[in-house]
Amino acid sequence: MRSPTVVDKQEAILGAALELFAERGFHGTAVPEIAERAGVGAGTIYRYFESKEAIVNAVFQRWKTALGAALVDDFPFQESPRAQIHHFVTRTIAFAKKHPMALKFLEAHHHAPYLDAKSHIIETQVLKPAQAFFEHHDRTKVTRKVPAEVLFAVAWGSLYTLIRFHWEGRAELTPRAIEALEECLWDAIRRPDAPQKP
Amino acid sequence: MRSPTVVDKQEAILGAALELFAERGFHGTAVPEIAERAGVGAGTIYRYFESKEAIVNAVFQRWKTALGAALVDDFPFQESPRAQIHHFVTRTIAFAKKHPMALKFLEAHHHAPYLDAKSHIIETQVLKPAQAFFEHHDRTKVTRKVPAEVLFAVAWGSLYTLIRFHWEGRAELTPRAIEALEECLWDAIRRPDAPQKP
Amino acid sequence: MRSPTVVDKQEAILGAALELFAERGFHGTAVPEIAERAGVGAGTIYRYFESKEAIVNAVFQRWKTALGAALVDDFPFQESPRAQIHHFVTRTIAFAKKHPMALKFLEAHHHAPYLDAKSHIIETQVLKPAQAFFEHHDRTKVTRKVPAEVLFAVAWGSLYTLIRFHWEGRAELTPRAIEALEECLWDAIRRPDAPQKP
Amino acid sequence: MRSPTVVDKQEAILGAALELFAERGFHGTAVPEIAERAGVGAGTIYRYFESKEAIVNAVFQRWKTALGAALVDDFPFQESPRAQIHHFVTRTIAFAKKHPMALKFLEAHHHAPYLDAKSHIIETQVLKPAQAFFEHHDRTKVTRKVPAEVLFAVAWGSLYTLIRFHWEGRAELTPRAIEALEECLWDAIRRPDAPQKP
DNA sequence: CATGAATGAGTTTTCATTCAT
DNA sequence: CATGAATGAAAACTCATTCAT
Repeated sequence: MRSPTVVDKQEAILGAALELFAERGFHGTAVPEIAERAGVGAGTIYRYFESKEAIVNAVFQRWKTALGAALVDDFPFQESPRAQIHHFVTRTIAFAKKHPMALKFLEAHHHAPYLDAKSHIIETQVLKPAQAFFEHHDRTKVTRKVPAEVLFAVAWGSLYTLIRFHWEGRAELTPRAIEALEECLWDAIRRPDAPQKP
Repeated sequence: MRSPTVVDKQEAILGAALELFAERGFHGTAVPEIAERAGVGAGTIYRYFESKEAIVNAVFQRWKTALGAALVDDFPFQESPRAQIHHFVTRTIAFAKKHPMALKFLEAHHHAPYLDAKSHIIETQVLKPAQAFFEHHDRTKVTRKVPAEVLFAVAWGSLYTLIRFHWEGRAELTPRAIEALEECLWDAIRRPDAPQKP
Repeated sequence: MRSPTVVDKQEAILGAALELFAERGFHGTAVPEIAERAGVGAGTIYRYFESKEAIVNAVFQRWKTALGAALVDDFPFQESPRAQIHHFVTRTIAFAKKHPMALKFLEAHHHAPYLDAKSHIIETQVLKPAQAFFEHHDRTKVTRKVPAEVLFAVAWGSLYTLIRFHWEGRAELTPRAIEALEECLWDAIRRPDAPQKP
Repeated sequence: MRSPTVVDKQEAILGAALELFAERGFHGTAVPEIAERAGVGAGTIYRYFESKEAIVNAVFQRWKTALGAALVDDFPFQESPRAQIHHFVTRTIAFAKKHPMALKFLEAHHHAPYLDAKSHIIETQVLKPAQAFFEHHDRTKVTRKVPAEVLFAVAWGSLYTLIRFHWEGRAELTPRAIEALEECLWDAIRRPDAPQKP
């Protein structure tokens, strides 16, 4: 068990790193800047992380895991696919509102050359539930006869892009807009000729 | 009028910069690397561009304009909305296949702090036709009663994300998959209760 | 009188410092490394020594003194010069085998800029008996009519270099080899035309 | 063929590095110090050498080779062993007077952990003629029946130590002293019962 | 004009030393 | 007392930019 101070400093560093990496990118962020924003000395960083790369990977792994958990927690396996999509949209939006920097950071760091093996493994694992969802509902004939990846691209791409527009001041994220997006999304992925759930 | 050599060198620099910025990001790319890949001396860069920032902006402006032009050229204003969406999808995919680096670069450079006013203006201008499309077909009751930005987020986000998955080796971009995506997309944005165009 | 623990810690620090300075040099050794190898906290070092320089000087003084003592202890003043040389060779070899790190350290630290006045004084004092030996036997016409320093250079240089070759795996330090060296050495310094001591 | 300026700068850097490494050691020398003494910018160093380690290795290889060449050039193979030893002593002393820093540097850099494979190979090659000398004259029964390494340790150790004493102000390097040393050295290695060369 | 060698400011990282616990 | 976390100054090294050729 680590002393609370130690954990606090780790947290401060990871928090500062998240913000700066999200705003300015990995190469655009200097380690002393992270230190300053975290309120620690520049040398202190290296008591907690081996290198700058170790910091990005820690940030990536923490937030990728958190995002995956946010989407999977309390997933309504027993309910209708429509309700499941609602869960997905709601949770993603909630995550985006609570941790906008984390989401921005994650989306900017697909396939970055400084991500290590562990980061890649986590990335793959976090994707699995989505894949499972689309494969399951392909068999139940709820979603379209289309490769799972296409449907996932539609779902995630639509949602994330709307969130990005919101950050850029180009779209509002009102309950109505979210509901509308969800409706679009559902119509995009559901099998059109399938009977609606009674 | 500039001599052909001058133009060639400009082109070489812009081409090299596009590739490197797309692969490694702005801060991850060294100016001498651009020079080397362009086959010119490092100093030569500065006869054509004031600074590294001037290079990214030139790249951004050129390709944002090119993408806008690719989508607008021969736009089938007289045809059905469905045909117009087909044009949009087809042209985007074509652009992605012909200039993958350009698309990757553009998507990685929304709201980068080193983009200048001109880049921002071009970005806005390129978006206008899309906005006009959705506003027009809102009035014609073809698309959903949903803010234009939401529909555009769905359309662009779906399409770009599928392309990204393709680059990442996670999805194939076969004619069938493209057609499927287009169908999803159309069902996502069209007003569901609207009669299909006769 | 200091408590035994205090002495133990001093010893541990000096021992660790000797090994590390011998292996990696003064500037190549980090104070926290010394602390770790000594099994004490990094801060503890500074309760025993004012600075890193104070540590090297303490190490130097201790071992220079020890080497001097090892050579002088039980010196056979009453015996023949030949026996005295045998004592010198035997003791040096014994010291090298018992404290190889100390000898290596000492030889690497002639005239190091961080050695202080006290270290220089000790160095000079330790040399005195050797000087006295050669000056005495110059007067007794046992050794060559050659400046004492030259003879000492031959004696010490030969011996230390053989020991170094041994450490480097380039020479074996068998009794035969040592005896051979001693013979060489004696023939090098003795006055050739002098009658052997009867 | 490199421009003269380039060679000059290389030389300046190698010269400055030699002096500083000899005076303060590898870890005690900062790269910008080398740059300053060489009269170039700090960054310039890295246009000529990959790293600080590459510099030490270049210095080591250059001077080890130079020392080897100085000892072998015009070696009097046809003359007596005694004349050959004279050549060895004379050349070493000349080298020490002309390039004292180089000799000091070389002697401080046996088995340094930052020396690379090439440096080790050169070190071995430079030693070969000495080994050959002692093995040859073992067969001709000129030198003692003692392992070649022991005789080499005596020869080199005596000579280098006298030179070191000279640098330290503890011995003079007059022609008489050199001659005396040579005599000692010869008597140390020659087979005592062997008939002197007629 | 075109070049690429040169550079110093800035980067990541280390380490001697301090000091709160 | 002993500690080891914390630090800032300094290390090795990089790079955007300049300028003599």
